[in-house]
Amino acid sequence: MKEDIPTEEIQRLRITDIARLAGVSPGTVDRVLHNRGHVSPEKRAKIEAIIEKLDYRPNVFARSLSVKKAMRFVSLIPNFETTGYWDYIRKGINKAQKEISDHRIIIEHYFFDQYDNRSFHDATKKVLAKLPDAVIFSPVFIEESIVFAQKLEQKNIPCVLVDSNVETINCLAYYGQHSLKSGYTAAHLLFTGLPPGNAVLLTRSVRPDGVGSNQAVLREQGFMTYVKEKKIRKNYQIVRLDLHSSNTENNLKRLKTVVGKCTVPVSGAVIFSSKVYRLVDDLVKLKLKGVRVIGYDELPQNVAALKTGHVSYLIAQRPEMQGYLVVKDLLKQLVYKQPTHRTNYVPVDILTKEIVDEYLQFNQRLNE
Amino acid sequence: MKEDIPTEEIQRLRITDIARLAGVSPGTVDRVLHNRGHVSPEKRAKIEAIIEKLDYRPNVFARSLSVKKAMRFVSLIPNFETTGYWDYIRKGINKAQKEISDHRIIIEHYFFDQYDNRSFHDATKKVLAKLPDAVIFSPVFIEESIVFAQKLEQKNIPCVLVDSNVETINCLAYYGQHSLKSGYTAAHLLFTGLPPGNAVLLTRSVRPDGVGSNQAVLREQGFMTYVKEKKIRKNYQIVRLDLHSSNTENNLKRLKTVVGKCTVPVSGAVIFSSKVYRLVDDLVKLKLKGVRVIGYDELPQNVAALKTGHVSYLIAQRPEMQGYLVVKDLLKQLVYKQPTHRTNYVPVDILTKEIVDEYLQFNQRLNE
DNA sequence: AATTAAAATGTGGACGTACACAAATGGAAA
DNA sequence: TTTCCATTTGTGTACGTCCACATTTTAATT
Repeated sequence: MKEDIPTEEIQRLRITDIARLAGVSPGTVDRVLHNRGHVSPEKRAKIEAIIEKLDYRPNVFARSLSVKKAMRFVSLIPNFETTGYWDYIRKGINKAQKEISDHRIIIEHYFFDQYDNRSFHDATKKVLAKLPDAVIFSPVFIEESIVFAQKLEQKNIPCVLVDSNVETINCLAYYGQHSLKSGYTAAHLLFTGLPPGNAVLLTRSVRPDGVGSNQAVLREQGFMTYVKEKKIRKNYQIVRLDLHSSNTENNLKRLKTVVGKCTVPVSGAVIFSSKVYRLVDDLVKLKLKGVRVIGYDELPQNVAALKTGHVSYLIAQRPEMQGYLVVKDLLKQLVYKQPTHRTNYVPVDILTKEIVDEYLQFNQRLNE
Repeated sequence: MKEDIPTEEIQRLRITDIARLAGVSPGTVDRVLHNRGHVSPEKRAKIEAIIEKLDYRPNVFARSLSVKKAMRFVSLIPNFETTGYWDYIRKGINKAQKEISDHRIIIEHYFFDQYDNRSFHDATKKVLAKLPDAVIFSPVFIEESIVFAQKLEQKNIPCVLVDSNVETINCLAYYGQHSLKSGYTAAHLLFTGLPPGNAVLLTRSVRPDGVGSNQAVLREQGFMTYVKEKKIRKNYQIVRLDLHSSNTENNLKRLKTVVGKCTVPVSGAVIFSSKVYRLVDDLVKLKLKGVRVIGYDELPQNVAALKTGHVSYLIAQRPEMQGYLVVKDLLKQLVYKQPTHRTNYVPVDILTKEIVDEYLQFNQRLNE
């Protein structure tokens, strides 16, 4: 049996202790700790040796308390009128903001319309004019985001990405889901044990210009990878359908047409956005029953549909956590000068009707 | 479109500000904040009004820095030689311990053998003799844990529970999974799309006395709830098998006998502990293929079996997070005097081969 | 009115770090 | 040796809160 671990040391090593041991003043130790220069090589070596040997770690509370420099961050994410999803990310950012407000860090929020790249472009102008110390944003529009990132780089303003990733953008960090894997997982859940010989509906929300969001496109790629790997087309008929953000009746009509064309019954459906609840509404209107439906994100409407059984699985991605972590990452890098990772994948959470309540409550309480 | 949110106030309200506004000294404000008494009703009301109105929230860094009282916590969990599971909980506790070591809080670890209630009893004696400020423990043995909790209560030592819950224990908090729901979920995953007319293996790890652990028993209950609700027995043959912690060859023999008795092929198996990898080993030895296997916890061996496809789903429960949160909860209640919740369920995480890597990495990085 | 105890209120130092500024040191030039 | 400058080193205060202790006010008793 493993032995009991005895009491650890109670008094932690302080800067003054190091100074005493090295025979110098606390100021000199401080200069070494912060690489401020103006220290003779011998003393520097001596102090560094002590720090190393005794594993000095600064008291985070004292440090935070005495750090003077105020920082201004700016966040730029879609507005949260159309869907509740972005509201979660905002909440996460706000939670982090509260937690670190004792650091004298302030975060200004800017928003854009996720279906209108002009609004994104306009917002970036405002952000650039503010000259913040760092920018948090979501590269929903790939090309425009690359241009924005370049402008930030010119002004020496670091940035972090949230929700979706653009590899070519030179940022401090990215937090979000591995879109390909989450699409692959959707396929796995959809086809496992699904009776063969039926049709499956593959739905996409597209913008007015006919293009899906960065994320949606990648998810579909992941889904199709599974389809190819498992040779799904041999056993199932895959039917594509584009839905538009506006014009709800038209969507219903198109769905009806597509379903009508199917030669076999539709037994599965997937949508690569958080609009599952709408898809489910339409399926109900068409009186299609027994369809295994899979969609994204724990919006209240989606959770309701999950509980009634109209949605079989929801794939969630901890948006609040993403917002929270992205801010904490900035803090680590810019204030504490600690290294972090460029790409940080949030887990692919699989939700069913029986576990969704605890999932939501847990995330809720993490934010208290 | 939602309007941009302007810069928030940069300078936060301090105790001295409140004192100035109320026309008193900082000491008086402090007495109100901590309910230390010795304040006239009028001034108290005035100060409280200001605190309320201006939404004063103390600077956590300054607070932590100046709090003097050292605290000694003790953790009492199974030793981690037999299975890696408890090691994760210990890691979580250690992570929290590091994070709060600036609070002058120390945690002493004690261990017991999860298959031997005498070792638990012996350990509790040691813990009681230490007179700690709080105890973290896992009520693996229900009766013995209730007795222990009563003794703690007599000595006015608060406790928190981790991993498994005993409703009747009067503790500050519990962090762990909703065992019934996780068992129910196992059934859901096992039977969804499983070809009817086959047999399903229901495996239990039992202790020398023939009893399963607190958790395992509850999980099985949850599983059986699903079986009853969905009238599973009409379509599947359910076969029970008890495995013993020691005596591996014997287990294989028993498995062989049980499988031999089945009149239909075995197409599913579940085990209510983290010993899936052993079950899989035995299934492989018996050359049973195409069995959908479900088990618990992200132990390296289990993850390996998940990736090779021998295990279909792992149900995980964030043990590190549990250990971490349980310590943080103690901090909140005992140091900051903040209210928390008694029962805190950790989500039921469903892992598949394609998403397990990101899941592990994410949890890993949370601990950095 | 004077004395005393009790209650209310104020004061100042400590926590450990950061950083501005003051002081000391050493070497080169006068 | 003195003067000057550059470099190194030391000192002291601020950050916001907590809490022990000192001081003042109030009320009760003689």
